[in-house]
Amino acid sequence: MSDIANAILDAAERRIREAGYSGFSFREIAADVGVKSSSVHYHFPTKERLAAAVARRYTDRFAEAVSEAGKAGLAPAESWHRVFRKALVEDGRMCLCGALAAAAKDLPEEVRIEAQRFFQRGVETLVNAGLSQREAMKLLANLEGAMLVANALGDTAIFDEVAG
Amino acid sequence: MSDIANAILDAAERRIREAGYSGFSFREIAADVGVKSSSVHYHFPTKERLAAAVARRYTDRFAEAVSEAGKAGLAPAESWHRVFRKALVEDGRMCLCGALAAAAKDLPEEVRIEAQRFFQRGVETLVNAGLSQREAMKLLANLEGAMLVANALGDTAIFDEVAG
DNA sequence: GTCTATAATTTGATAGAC
DNA sequence: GTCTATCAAATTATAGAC
Repeated sequence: MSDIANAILDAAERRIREAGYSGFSFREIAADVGVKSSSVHYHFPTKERLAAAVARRYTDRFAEAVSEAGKAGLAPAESWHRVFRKALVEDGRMCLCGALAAAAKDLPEEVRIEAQRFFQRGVETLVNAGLSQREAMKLLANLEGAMLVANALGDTAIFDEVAG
Repeated sequence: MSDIANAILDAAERRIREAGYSGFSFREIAADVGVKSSSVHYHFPTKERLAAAVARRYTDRFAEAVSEAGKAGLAPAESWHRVFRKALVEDGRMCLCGALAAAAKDLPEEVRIEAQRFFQRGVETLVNAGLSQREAMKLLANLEGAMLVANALGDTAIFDEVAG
């Protein structure tokens, strides 16, 4: 994966987390990276493919960060909480797959499937760590909900108050 | 408010709850209602105004439904749960203000303010009913989160499993 | 109030030179 | 790999006839 391709994924991730799938464009991403939109198409042929690649990378990195937190001695629920919090407070943005999921019925198939996988994989990881399926889904729902309300009210501190 | 204006609000609400603010267009709404897009502009001059009107009506109706549930003898938390559940299961769609809030940073000012008001008013109502501010925000966050995860996985039954 | 027509811009995507 | 140039379609919005 080239530096430019990575920079495109970075820019697209930032924009999708702010505005959702239908809220980002090739020209915006291109301007952010410092190339022309045709160059973005060279790396990612369609918008659907680009967004799906962004979601896949996000899910992988998220799982990796949770795994690292676990190795550092945190309990599963604590690990997830920490990584969600970092995504919101450090970046000042929604969870990518939460932002996508809110408009799931409008997503192209590849993108919808990748957004689904984020939640399926989250549940799977938590179940492997000893939680029931219901507990796992409850945890993810509570973290996403805390993020959504914090985003709605424009105050990241609300995340701590609600999910803390 | 004319019948056509109401039909426009209905169509716009359906579409925003599926696709968010940037995912709906005047021509789609017009086609749904059976008029031309210029007629939609006659009733609502801009997209921002239309979406803000949809959000205001949604918040008012939601508060009314919660109030009705309360008069029927349900506890505050139960009332909110019931109305959220109905919004998801009967309509098969996200909460309008949840769908808007996910892309809050991309919303025009009027619309962002109306989406905020949904949550502010929700907290206010629950605090008046005896909950602490934190409990009130937690409840709204849990209901929105349950909806989001159910929407992501395309299975409304998950709402009951997670928020039940 | 609704229509036709259209302006002005943006969109995703492609062709072809370099 | 990136560019210029362009296409076809969609977008929000307006002007003016009826």
